[in-house]
Amino acid sequence: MTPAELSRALSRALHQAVADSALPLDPAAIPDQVQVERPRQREHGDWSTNVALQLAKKAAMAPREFGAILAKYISRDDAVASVEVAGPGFVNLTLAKAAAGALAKQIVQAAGDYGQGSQLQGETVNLEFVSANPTGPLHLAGARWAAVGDSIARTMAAEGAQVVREYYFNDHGAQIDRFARSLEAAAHGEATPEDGYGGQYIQDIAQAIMASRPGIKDLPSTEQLEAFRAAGVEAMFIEIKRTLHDFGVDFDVYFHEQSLHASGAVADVIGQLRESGQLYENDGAWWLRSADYGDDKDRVVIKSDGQAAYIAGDIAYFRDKRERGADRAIYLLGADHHGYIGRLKAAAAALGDDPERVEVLIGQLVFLVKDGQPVKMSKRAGTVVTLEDLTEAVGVDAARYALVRSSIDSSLEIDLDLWASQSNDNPVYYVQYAHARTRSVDRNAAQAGVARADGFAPETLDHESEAVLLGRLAEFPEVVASAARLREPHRVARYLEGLASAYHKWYDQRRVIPYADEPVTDVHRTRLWLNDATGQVLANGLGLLGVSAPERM
RNA sequence: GCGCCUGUAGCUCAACGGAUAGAGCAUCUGACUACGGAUCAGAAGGUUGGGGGUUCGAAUCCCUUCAGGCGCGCCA
Repeated sequence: MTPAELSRALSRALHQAVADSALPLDPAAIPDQVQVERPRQREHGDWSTNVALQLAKKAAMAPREFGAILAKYISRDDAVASVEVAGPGFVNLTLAKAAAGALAKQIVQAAGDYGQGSQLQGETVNLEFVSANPTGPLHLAGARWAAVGDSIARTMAAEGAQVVREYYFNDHGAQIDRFARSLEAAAHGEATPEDGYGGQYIQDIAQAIMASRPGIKDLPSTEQLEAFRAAGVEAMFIEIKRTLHDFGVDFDVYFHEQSLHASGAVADVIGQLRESGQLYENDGAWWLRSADYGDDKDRVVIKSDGQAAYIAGDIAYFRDKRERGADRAIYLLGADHHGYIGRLKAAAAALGDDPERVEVLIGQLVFLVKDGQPVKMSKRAGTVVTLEDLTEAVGVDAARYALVRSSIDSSLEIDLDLWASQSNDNPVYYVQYAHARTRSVDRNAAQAGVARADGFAPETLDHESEAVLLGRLAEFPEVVASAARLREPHRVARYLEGLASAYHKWYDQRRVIPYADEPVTDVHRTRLWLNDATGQVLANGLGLLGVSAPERM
């Protein structure tokens, strides 16, 4: 019996109690799915519900009294072995062994679908993340957003959402001009301009451009700068895409800011805002009445020199996302961009759209530690640490897992020595090893003549470690659903660590393969179902994190 | 001055208003002639920064205060 099935059974029990006049309650107050959860203390049973605490007041009863009546009704279900009312009014349930064990087969049969849900069915989500400026290699912060954003996309997709992964490529404006001048200076052997970009990568790109375009340094000044700009942006674009691909993150759309200007979309959206009275002129500039929509202040949309301000591109971009079918636009940004929340929502409102469609997730900083000391420098980029510095030190799997394991609300410290170690100090190896172990058991079982198809006797899963493991497995769909709903993929990682632990403990207590002098029985076959179910859930969960589930390590 | 985030075991971090606040590491004590010891069992470790409040119940919500990080541009 799954938690969802138990939840419906509890709802039916409440309805029956009301029909029998055992509970003075309006049936409309009874939820279709009564909330159940795994109690922290094992003594509290397999599952627990606080529904008596929540509904007792409406029934004008004491919670424990309410709980006792619910307990009486739900205990009639054959899948429920025992019920007790505890504490202030919790109803704690223990499942019959056969009902609990049945899950092992359900999971194996559902395979990759186990854990998927329909919470976000029908919703089209545009998820924008990374969007780092193309003026240098991806830095550490970009790595965090890449890992987290991709996992958010995976969990939301698992709940039925249509997710478009999008990267906003800022190939327009002053920072690109500085990038171009830095390349040009490097090509001529001159010092980096005062406001330019340093680092070895500028030299490397300049050399590559000169190699592919030998005559570039002989071009007239304006034309030459433009040539370096175009070639430099193209080179960075290719490099960023490749870096992300190697990191296991592939975007559906790389959206070029320049295209919004070239297509006239920026001018068009400004016209729309002007016509609808959302803009006013002051000091020679045109301002958006964003403060009317909850922003801290009004924002300049057209500067007094006639150029569109950066926010004009943001507004046009949001409208474009909506026109491409996004019901919701999610932005994953660094803490230094938290001021964006107000203006992005205000921009949506000014367009006559619902600001609730804009969702901004703010992530805190990440930094590296090695030998107890902060890592500040990158070989290639000079002053910042890059994504590739991280993956070179610990590998892609460990990097992604480390980045996605913690809430983005907290700043994150990654200890390179820990994450590079191949031991159980390292959480990613602990989880991956559990998966590899399930596969190893599966291979050995086949050789020993233990075959799932020959039998399944779920009531034989009667050990405490099996009740714990089955409970963990049963929680997975709710973990995925909450990770998707809260945009918190770290919940999946923490869950997997708990699942791996439950598996290792079970492995230590129960054998799948009989000793040489023992016959193969349904007990072994049933345990193989449980073993394979665990491997499946570990693989499904790691998949949501973009981390590999190895057959062997 | 205003805004956002954080403060939990020695360290790195969990806990979507639930019961006795949990993991891993580090420390100490144990378990390998059979499915992978990259594992498992046990011990010790806490006034959830401080102070008020809300309620059946608060690490979580509200107020206040202290500490740290990040912002507050006709830059992008």
